[in-house]
Amino acid sequence: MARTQGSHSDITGPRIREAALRLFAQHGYAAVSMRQIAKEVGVQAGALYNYTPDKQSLLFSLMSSHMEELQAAWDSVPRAAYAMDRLRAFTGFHIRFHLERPDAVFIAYMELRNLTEENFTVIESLRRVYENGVEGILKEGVEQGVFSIPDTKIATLAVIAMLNGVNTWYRSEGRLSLDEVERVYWGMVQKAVSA
Amino acid sequence: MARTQGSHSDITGPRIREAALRLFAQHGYAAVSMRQIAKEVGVQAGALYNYTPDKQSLLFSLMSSHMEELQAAWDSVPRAAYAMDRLRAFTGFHIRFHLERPDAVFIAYMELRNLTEENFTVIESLRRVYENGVEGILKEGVEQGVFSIPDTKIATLAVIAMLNGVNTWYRSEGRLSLDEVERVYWGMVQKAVSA
DNA sequence: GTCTATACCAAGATAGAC
DNA sequence: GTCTATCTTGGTATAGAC
Repeated sequence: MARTQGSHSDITGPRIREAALRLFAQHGYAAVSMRQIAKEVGVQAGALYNYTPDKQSLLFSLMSSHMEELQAAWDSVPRAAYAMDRLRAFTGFHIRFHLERPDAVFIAYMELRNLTEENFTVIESLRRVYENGVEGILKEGVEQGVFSIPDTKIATLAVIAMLNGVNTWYRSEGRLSLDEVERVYWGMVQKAVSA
Repeated sequence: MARTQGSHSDITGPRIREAALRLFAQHGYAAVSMRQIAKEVGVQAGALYNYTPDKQSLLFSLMSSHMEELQAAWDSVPRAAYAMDRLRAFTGFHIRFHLERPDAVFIAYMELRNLTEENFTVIESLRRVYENGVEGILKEGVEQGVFSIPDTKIATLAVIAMLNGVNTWYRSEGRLSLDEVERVYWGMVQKAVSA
């Protein structure tokens, strides 16, 4: 049965965001049309413009929400006293947070080039804040003498790149449990930075 | 002065590939039009179809060439006797090869979703061959007792992901020389897998 | 081999009725 | 708030002249 007219502002908004997130991740921002998004949601294309001024704003909104949620979630993790413990906590947090949102993560990395210059600047600064938090852990570990790192900036990026890689291969029905994945990666991270 | 008509098959072909590589990397496959590519090369859009049957074939050709060059280059690196030496050689090779071709690398990772199913299968199998080569080194190191790795498959992907990260931040005019970058990464890779 | 011209289709976005 | 209808632009690909 066809959908009738009427007002659904409370549910249509989130549904547009969910559909856009999934479609952008799957096919890429440029390859997805507003008509496709509308079809997924079950409305006509014109109706989307009650929720976003244009397609670019929709992309930016999805990306900034993701980065802000990431930061807020990490900020809410209890801060351990020793750098080694904090790095272990970070490793587990980062892997789990990212595996729970594969689409948002994918978009946050892949669609940077499709942001306007202004929007790009905003997202990049959010990312830098997150990275600085990680670098802070590494610096403290060096000061505490438990880490040996020639360049904490590079080590930060290397650790994050390594952990992000999990998203490219992990499948929940695969041979490894999340706990095992976390343990394996923590082993490598720990050895890589240890004194 | 406007370009005149005439035959330039020997130079136009490569120029189309170079332009497509750069534009796909910069804006994404879906966001780049055949008209844009033609404009970069200095021909009309219709002329492109003397060199590629369609846009998809152009993308696939760029990606498969890249993967085949990667494999051929690694195969030509002299094979050291000990796993530790081979892993060091791999680390340096991978970083340098990828930094020399940032556009091709970017495309090879980001545009997989824009390949047809058939083309995707081909590219994926080329990638798997390359990864298996790396895993072979890690397995040998474990047998030789110099590496301690709970899961060589994951370690392979982790090492490659870490090294690929260099492309996201390295700039030749930056504060670190290529040799220094290589040394820093080798330090982390070595520690991460060592017994 | 390249050109101009165009067929054909789908994109983003808007207008106005309900 | 959503609909239908449409404007305008730009996409891939092809045809036929030079």
